[in-house]
Parts: sequence; structure tokens; C-alpha cells
Amino acid sequence: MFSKSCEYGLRAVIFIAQQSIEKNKVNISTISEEINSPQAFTAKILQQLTRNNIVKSVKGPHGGFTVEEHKMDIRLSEVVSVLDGDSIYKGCGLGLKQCDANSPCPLHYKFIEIRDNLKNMLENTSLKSVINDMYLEEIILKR
Amino acid sequence: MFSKSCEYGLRAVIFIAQQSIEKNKVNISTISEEINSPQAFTAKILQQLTRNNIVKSVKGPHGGFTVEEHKMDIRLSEVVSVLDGDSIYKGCGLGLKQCDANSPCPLHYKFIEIRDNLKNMLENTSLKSVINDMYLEEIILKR
DNA sequence: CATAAAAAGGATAATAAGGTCTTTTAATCT
DNA sequence: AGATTAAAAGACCTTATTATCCTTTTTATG
Ligand code: FES
Ligand code: FES
Repeated sequence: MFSKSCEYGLRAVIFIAQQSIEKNKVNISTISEEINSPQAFTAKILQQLTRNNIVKSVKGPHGGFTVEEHKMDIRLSEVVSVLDGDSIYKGCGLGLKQCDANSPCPLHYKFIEIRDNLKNMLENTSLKSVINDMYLEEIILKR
Repeated sequence: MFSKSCEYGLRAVIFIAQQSIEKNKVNISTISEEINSPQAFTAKILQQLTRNNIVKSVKGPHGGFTVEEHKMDIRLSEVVSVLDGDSIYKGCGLGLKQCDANSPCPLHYKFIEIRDNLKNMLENTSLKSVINDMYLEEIILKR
């Protein structure tokens, strides 16, 4: 469904956001431990997220990553489109160059329903709401 | 969503099935032209589908591929699991090694809903029904 | 100001996915 | 039987993704 980058990226952002709420900055080695991801690769992904203003990074001693208060409202869809582009929202399920209701592929109508559900789910899910849900039940970011 | 193999494979099977209903065998070069896919690669994919008894192949002059009458009832889910395995039906959206409601990831409940929709769609869609739908409207397999 | 901590950036390596080519096997038709 | 046609099989190549390593830059603090 998502690329590895995107999977790690989502887990990382969620972890950082959660820690930011508790006023903690977290560094890459902590992040990759807590979400069980390859450290250097995760650093690369976080660079992208930083450049796209999804997370904030601070260099130097006591530096690390945070999600700023006003960024808690961003939707998971934004994280996904930074890391995986938007082909998942727009592409044809059978790989045709363009998905278009005017000349649909055999799966078009059935597929766009699922694709749109995914899109809506990601667009309606804010980082904040994910974090809130995590306090209601034992939720994990690594296994 | 699906791998390239799976996209080409689904398109190929649908094309072959459609031709089989019209009593035509089709060879690889026709298939790859009609679904706009790389020929040699498509041949590889069809080998897999043949080994898994989804399509039937006949060598030699007037050979080619067909979908036999009694195979018209197979579900798209079978084609997908032959080509892409079943991680798409079972895997965690955030890439955890196992998806498990007992220790869910932050997206678990929202994600399994979409994943199950996809699964059901594929399990409820037979090859025959896809072909039938194609006679009702202008549907395309290449672009 | 030196030092240490941390992210950023560049280069490279490993693996997987996507794709091609050549040889072998089998069927059909003179 | 021999020529021809077509798929099967396997070796090989290419590209993209995933992952690591190492150097540079930034910055807080003693
Ligand atoms: S054309 Fe294939 S999903 Fe729309
Ligand atoms: S644990 Fe992640 S989707 Fe179920």
C-alpha cells in the first residue's frame, strides 16, 4: 500500500508528535529505536519531512525533532503525499497511465470507491486525533 | 496498490478471458499489444498464471492462451494473491511485522476497514462479471 | 573559544522489482 | 521426418527502492 519510506515516516511523525505533546524533543537514534526502523534511512525521511515543514528539527546539543503545536492539525494525507506522491489518490488500479471515468478500465468504478475511502480516511485523520486515540488504548509503533 | 506484475497480470487475464468467450486463443504478442505491456515481461507473468491454473496455455502453431469455461468464475483476489501474495489482505498499513487487533498500530481500525473493502471487492468480483460489465459500456485495457 | 551533540548532505552499497534475451520444449503442418 | 510456430524456462540486465557510511554544518554549553 505505502512505500517503506512512507511507513517509517508515518510512524516517526506519530512518535515525534506524541513526544512533542509531552514537551520532549527526540533525536534520530531514539526515534529509530522506538519505531524499530533503520536509523540512517529514517534520518533521510525526516529530512524530507523537515524540508516540507511537517516536523521541525533543531541541531546541536539537546536538539532533535518536534511537531509544533499548530502542526498537530495536519492530516496524514499530507505526510503520505510528501513521501509517496499522490498516485495513490489518483492512479488507476490496473496501472493505466491515467484514471479517467470517460474511458474507464474494467475495475474503475469498484476501485475508485476504495481509493476514495483511503483518501478520505487520510484526509480526515489529523495527527492530533491519532495521538488522542493512542491514550485510549494500548497502541504500538514497533513490533 | 498492486505491483506492475499484478497490474499487467490482471489486464492480461481479463483480455484473455474476453477473447476466450469469443472462442479466440491469443498469443503473447497480441496480448501485450492489446494491454500495452512489455511483451517478454508479460510472458513471465503468464507463466506464473499458467502454473497456478488460472489461464491455460497451448504451445505450437495456433497455440496461445485461454481462460477455460469453468475458470470464468475465479475471483480477481486469486489472481492478485498468485502475483502479489496476500500481504495486501493481511499486512499492517504502517508496516509492522504483524497486524493484530490485540496490539494494534495507530491506524489499525481505520486501515483494516479499507483493506477489508479491497479484499471483499476482489473476492466478490469474478472474471465473468468483469467481462459482462465490459459489454455494457466502453471499457479500455490500454492507454 | 573549544567541545560535544545533533541534523544535513553526499556518496555508495545491497536488495528487490521490472524487464530482456536466448535456449529448450512441444504442437502442428507440410 | 523436417520445418515452423508458439510457449516455457532460465540466465541475464537495468532501474528503483531501501539502507548504510562518512563528512560537513549548526548550535548549545562548559
Ligand atoms: S481507469 Fe482504472 S481505476 Fe480509473
Ligand atoms: S496493526 Fe497496523 S493495520 Fe493492523
